[in-house]
Amino acid sequence: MSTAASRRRPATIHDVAREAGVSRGTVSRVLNGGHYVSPTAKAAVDAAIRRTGYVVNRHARSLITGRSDSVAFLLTEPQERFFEDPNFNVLLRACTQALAAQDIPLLLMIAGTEDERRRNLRYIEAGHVDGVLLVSSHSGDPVVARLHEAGVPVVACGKPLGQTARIGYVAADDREGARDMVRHLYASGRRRIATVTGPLDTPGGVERLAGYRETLAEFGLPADETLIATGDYSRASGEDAAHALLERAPDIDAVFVASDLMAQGVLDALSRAGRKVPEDIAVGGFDDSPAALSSRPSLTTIRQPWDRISTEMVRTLLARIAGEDPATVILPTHLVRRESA
Amino acid sequence: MSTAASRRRPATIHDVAREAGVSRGTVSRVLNGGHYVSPTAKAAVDAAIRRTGYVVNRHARSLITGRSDSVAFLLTEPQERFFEDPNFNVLLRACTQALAAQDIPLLLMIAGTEDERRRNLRYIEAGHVDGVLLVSSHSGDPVVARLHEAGVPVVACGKPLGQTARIGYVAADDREGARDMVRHLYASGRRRIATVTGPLDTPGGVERLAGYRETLAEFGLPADETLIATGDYSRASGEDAAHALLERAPDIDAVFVASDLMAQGVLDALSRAGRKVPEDIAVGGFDDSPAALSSRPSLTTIRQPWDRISTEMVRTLLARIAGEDPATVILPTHLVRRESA
DNA sequence: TTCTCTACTGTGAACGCTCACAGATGCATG
DNA sequence: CATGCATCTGTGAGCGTTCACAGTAGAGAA
Repeated sequence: MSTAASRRRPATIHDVAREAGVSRGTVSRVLNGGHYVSPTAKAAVDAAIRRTGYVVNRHARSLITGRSDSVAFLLTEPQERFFEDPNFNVLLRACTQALAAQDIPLLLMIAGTEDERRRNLRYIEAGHVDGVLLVSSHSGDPVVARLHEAGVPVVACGKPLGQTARIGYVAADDREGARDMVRHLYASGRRRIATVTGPLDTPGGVERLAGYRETLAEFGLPADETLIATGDYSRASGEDAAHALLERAPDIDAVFVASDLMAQGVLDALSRAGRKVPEDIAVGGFDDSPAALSSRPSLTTIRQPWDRISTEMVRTLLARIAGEDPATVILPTHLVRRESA
Repeated sequence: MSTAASRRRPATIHDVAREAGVSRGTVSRVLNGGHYVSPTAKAAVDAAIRRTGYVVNRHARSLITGRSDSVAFLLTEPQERFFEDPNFNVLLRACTQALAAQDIPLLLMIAGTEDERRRNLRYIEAGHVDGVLLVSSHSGDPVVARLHEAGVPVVACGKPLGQTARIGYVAADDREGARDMVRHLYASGRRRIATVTGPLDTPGGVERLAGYRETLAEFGLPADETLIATGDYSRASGEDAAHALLERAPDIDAVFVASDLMAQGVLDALSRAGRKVPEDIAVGGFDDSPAALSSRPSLTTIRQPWDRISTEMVRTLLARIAGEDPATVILPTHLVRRESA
């Protein structure tokens, strides 16, 4: 019986109306907040919905409202960079769940190739989603401009670089996080503090370097460019950067590395060069990824509040869709002390 | 001008028809394969579509066809287990892209809590998606039965355990992979080969253990239950299991570990116990995750063809949606030789 | 009583598309 | 010349919802 019922053509708003002894309009009103509906009518409709197992047909609703009641999670990052980042998982999961709580499905879109980018933009610009959660940190991304131009509500994860367009975003306070780490290194007596930066076309790369510079200046340490090496967030690039630093400035006693993955590479290089961590050289990472815990020694690092970033992104996007102006949300980071510094 | 155009109410099939000087029906036919359309009419419609920037309204289409032209990726795994698994990223990404190639959006659904499960099932059973890519390896999952009962096309990742319902799935050949590894250990002269299994309510856990047992029997090695320890795929559980094994059977010269993450824990425990890898004890992992490459020594492991698994899942699901019977696809694994064995 | 206002309810008309059907044309066949 | 068939085209209906509007009933004010 129940199987037969569930197999049968699903109940429509008509069925519910008939079952409850009211009109379609009343059922619709109950469905959309229940204003201007008498308590008796509402009760009858609720009961009828339960009896018939009615679920609203979102296509029919969308057709007339123009809304899709869905949101895209768009990743325009080169895949290798972000998809392997464990933080990405947290971000994606938390966004999905925050949206699910409002009954809004998340459409996952990946724009790796040029073809995929065209497809996804086409889909979004056609109005098939109400808004976009954008993960795209490299600068000059044409997608940001296109979305803005199309008037689609967008909230980015991290500050969209090189965009004149005013677009809302949610980010961790990278600069302050970097300052925290450098202050920590200074407080433990280090005075020749080097850094391995991320790519300088990403907000994280730029901001963390800025925080490093500012803190050095704050403590009156000389701004020595030989202490700065650039990486690309990969483990291998961290290793290379550490080699370069050791050659250029053998007397360093600390390294602030802009990501845990690169910090792992730095640890490899230092151990190969016979430098002890943290005795000879202290190492500070960024991200608090699983790698930070599994490396030997474990990494002192900066934790980004990914769960809060996610919920804020969703909250901000929903507000934007509801008509509010784009907002910027900056969230504080936390220093996590472990063995490496 | 172009901004004004893109801001204007989007073109409908009527606009295209008028622009091309044909009827709605003809435009619709062009949109759906172009059968029974003259070359001239088709050319006119194509041109009109380009000029008007027309994109089909999927809601209107779905309303009448009953299809949604979208697919759900449903994760009913306890989050910590699967969402941290780097293979999961590959799976999700490859599925998304394989679907995108057919212009089918992927809806990400996470059923962690009971509430989320109800929500997602409600959504799926209401017919809002055409099919489901299911990731749920623990046995007795009521979701599998519910979906099957509702008649929704489903393809699972890995064999759904404890399900009488005939449901299609795609999986790596876990058993044969385990056999490959044990054979490899045997071939390198090991004779006291222990194993750390995954959870035995997962297909991977069960199958890999079976492969281990079979291969031991094949070589005439005694089936010694003290050589078997159970883990839960976490690094810590690998460490615990290794301690237990060393205590129960100190003379082991090899361990086949059912996941790389656990194998990392095993390496930790062995190094702490003063056993050298691979000299004293060889260690074989499973998954070929990034951890396999970053551990010291690097892990000899079994690679699962996640990219192929993804594309096969999508292919199979699409076929299922098109009316074909559920299919089972088993894909071969590969031994990756590194330092640990 | 009569009027006005508020709370509530029902009814057609859309939304943009596909589908079934009817009609038209051209060509080969009887 | 009539018939059949395949190819092509246009038209009306309807998918399930929301929205605007018209209408009713009851309470309170004049």
